[in-house]
Parts: sequence; C-alpha cells; structure tokens
Amino acid sequence: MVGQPEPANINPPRQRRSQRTLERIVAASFDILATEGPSGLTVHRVVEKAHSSVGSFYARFEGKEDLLDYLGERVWAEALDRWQRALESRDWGEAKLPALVRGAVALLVDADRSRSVYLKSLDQVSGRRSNAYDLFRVQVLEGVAALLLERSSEMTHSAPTVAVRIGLEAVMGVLDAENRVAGDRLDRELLVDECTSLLTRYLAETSSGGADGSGVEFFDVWS
Amino acid sequence: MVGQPEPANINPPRQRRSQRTLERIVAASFDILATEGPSGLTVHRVVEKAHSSVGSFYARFEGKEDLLDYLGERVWAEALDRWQRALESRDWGEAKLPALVRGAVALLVDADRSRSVYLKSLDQVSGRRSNAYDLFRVQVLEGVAALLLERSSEMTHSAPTVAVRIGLEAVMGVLDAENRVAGDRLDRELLVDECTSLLTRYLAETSSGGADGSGVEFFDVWS
DNA sequence: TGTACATCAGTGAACGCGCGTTCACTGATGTAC
DNA sequence: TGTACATCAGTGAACGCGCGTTCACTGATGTAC
Repeated sequence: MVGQPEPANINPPRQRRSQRTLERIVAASFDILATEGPSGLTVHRVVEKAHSSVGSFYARFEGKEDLLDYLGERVWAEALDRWQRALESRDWGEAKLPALVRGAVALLVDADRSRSVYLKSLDQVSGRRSNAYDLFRVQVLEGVAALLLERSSEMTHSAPTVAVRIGLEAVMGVLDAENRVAGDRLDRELLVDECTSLLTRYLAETSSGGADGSGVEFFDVWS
Repeated sequence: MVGQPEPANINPPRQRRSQRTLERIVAASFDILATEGPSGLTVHRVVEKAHSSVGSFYARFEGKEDLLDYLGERVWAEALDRWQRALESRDWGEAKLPALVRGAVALLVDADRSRSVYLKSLDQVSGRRSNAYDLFRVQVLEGVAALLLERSSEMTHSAPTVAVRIGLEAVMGVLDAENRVAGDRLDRELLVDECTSLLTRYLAETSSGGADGSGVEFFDVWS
C-alpha cells in the first residue's frame, strides 16, 4: 500500500457561518482550477470568487500551501471512495482471465475519464510535493495488478509480475494519450475493446513474439 | 506533418564577444532547467549563472518568452536531427513486420531516454504555448506510424490505422511510466523485448481477444 | 426576557518580496580618412 | 600608423506589478447570570 497526500493543516470552523465560507472557498478553488488552470489560483482570486476576503481565508488556512493540501485531500478521498465502490460492486471470483481483463480495463477507462482535471492541475501547482494524482494512479494500478495476478496461472507470459506492470502502464498510457488529443476522440466502447485486446494478447499468449532475437539492431545515436 | 515550435525572436549578435555571451546564457539556462527545474529559471538567476547582466540579456531577447522560444528551438532541432539520423541509419525495405516492430520500439525507447529533461520542463514553464515536447512526440509517432502502416497487409487487426495509433500510444505510455518510477528501473533490453511483444501480438494476431462481448459490465459510479 | 461579555468571523488597506523589465551610463570594437 | 567617430556590448540600480501574508478594526454569535 502507498501513502496518502499531505494531511491538510486547517483551522476548523466553529460556526455554521464560517463552515459555509470554507465551502465557498473550496468551490471557488475548484472552479478556478477547472476553468483557468493552476496559474489562475491565487489567494486574491479565490476569495474574490468566493465572495469572501483574505482575512477570512487566513483564519482557516495558515497559508496557501494548506489550501492545496486540503483540496488534494478532498479529491483524493472522493476518488478513492469511488474506486473502492467500483471495485467492490462486482464479484470477481468466477471470472476467467479474459473477462477479468475486460472488467479491469473498463474500470480504468472510467476512472480515467472521471479523475477530473483537478488531480492533475493540483499536482502541477504544488511544486513536487505530495502530488495526489501520482499517488492515486499508483494506488489504482496496485489494486488492479493484485486482481490480475490472482489469475497468473492462466497467463502464458513467463514473468507475470513484470508483464502485469507493463501491461497496465500501457493501458494507462493509451488513456493519457487519448486525453491529450484535441480533436477526434475515440469512443469509450472502442477504447475498452482495444485495450482489452491489447492486454489479453500480451498476457495470455505464448511468449515468443519479440524476444526471439530476430530483431534488428541500431547505432545508438541517442546520447 | 505537424508544426514546429514558435520561431525565436532574437536580436542576432554582431560581435564574437556577444555571441559568446549568448552561448553562456543558453548554457546557464539548460543547466538551471536540469538542476533546479523550471521554477528556478528566472532572468536574474540565468544572467548571474552566465556571468552576464540583465542589460546584456535584454540586448539579445525582447523578453523572457523569447528565451524560452529560443531554447525550445534549439532542443527541437537537435532532437529532430538525431531522430532523422536514427530513422535513416537503416534500410527498412527488407524487414518483415515483427522485425520492423522491434526496430521501431528500439528507436522509441532510445529516443525516450535521450529526449532530455529539457523538453519536458520547457513545456511546463511556458504556459500552454508552443510546447516543443508534445510536438516532438507527435512528430515521432507519425513517423513510426507511417513506417508500420506500410506493412498493414501483414496485420490481422481489422483497423490498422486505429491499431497502430493505440499500439504506439501504449508503448510510449510504458516508457513514460518507467521514466516516472523512482526506484527499480527495468533495463533497456527487457523493455525493448516486452514492448515488442506487446505491440506485435496486438497488431498481428487475429482479432478476437477482447471484443467478443464476453465481457463484464459495471455500474458507472464515475460521474 | 434582558444585559454583559468572550469568542468567533469577516473586512480590506498595507507591507514585503521576487521577478520581469527599463534606462542612463561606461567600455570595447571596428571603420574611415 | 594615428586619430575621430559610430556602433555594438556590457553594467547594475531602480521601477512596477502581482502575489502571499499581516494586522487593526468592525460585526455576529453564543453563553452566563
């Protein structure tokens, strides 16, 4: 199991009034992150959008960093909760490897679609700190990997642990790339089908494909 | 073919003296990017490290943005040049699909290793502008895709264009993920072998693996 | 039901700091005669 | 080979702006008697 984001250091509200102010500040922050990106997230902009004031802000948080931690904590908690529910919403006991792979891929696709802009821009803004997104990614990958490895006897790949790791990285990579694309986005069904195909074939076929030395070698012109 | 980074808008040096100053500024910039990351790249820090002065800096560049463009242009040019030489260093005419895939993967692996920290941090620092890294990535992918698609008759996948795109995104995704990992990095040979296997099986086997509807469906608990 | 008082909450002007940029000035280089 | 002069190059103090943070002050809320 891996770590969690920095625990947020916030001065808890004691009246409903300030609780609502805090909520407005949080909502405004997410709003700004989604519409203007990380660089728009300044204390002044946040409190303006939240119809609050700098003073109120610093009554809750010791500084801007604490706001970031708090936002990260919230997103993290929600994402993890959804993920758990999705995982547990189904009994995996019966499924054979191909069906299991398909299920896992569907989970990843949907998780990726939903894991909002927030996680990513939060990580960008907070200089190399907790980075909730990477942690969430690792968490999710570990969960799915464990699930798949229970069926390692059905895999023909000679090193299931490495294969599962690489295979899942591949699927996540495809999803990331498709998120980055501006124009024609592939639809969910196609994506699930193709990633399932990719992963199933990689894990389950006999190991001969590329590692047989039939390969071509190159000058390494890359330093 | 895709675009290039913003053309750099620089005031050309007229004496060897100022040419050398420019070189020192560029070297200092890359040095800072590599050691301190994008946030350390301030005009004052750069000229200090370059043993120059703010005035000299603004004699070359109209502003900081122009420095970024200039750096991007340099990195881009070098990366592209290396890529071209690598591509052309071998005659692909004879190779069959598996060998071709292996060669392509090897190129990608090495390109990924070499495409220095610079491209990535440059894109991070310049807010959503030219982003040399993404452009380079697209350029490379298009080149390899074209190469592979010449052998589409040897593919059993029913939609080679989509398959090549997804397959290459998968390989790049694996490489990205492996770059991100802190600890135990897989070695180059293993990476080449596995990615080759992944891609070959995906492209060349008969299309039945996952798209046969044997799948499991889920509640979409992701918003 | 009032009244006094402590604590919580909210406000926005003001401060300090870092960073990009400007500018008045000095020194170096090259060219014309 | 000199000398005058234009242009290029270099310097660093100073300015403006945005942003995080502080602080003195006013108002709201809840509790004790």
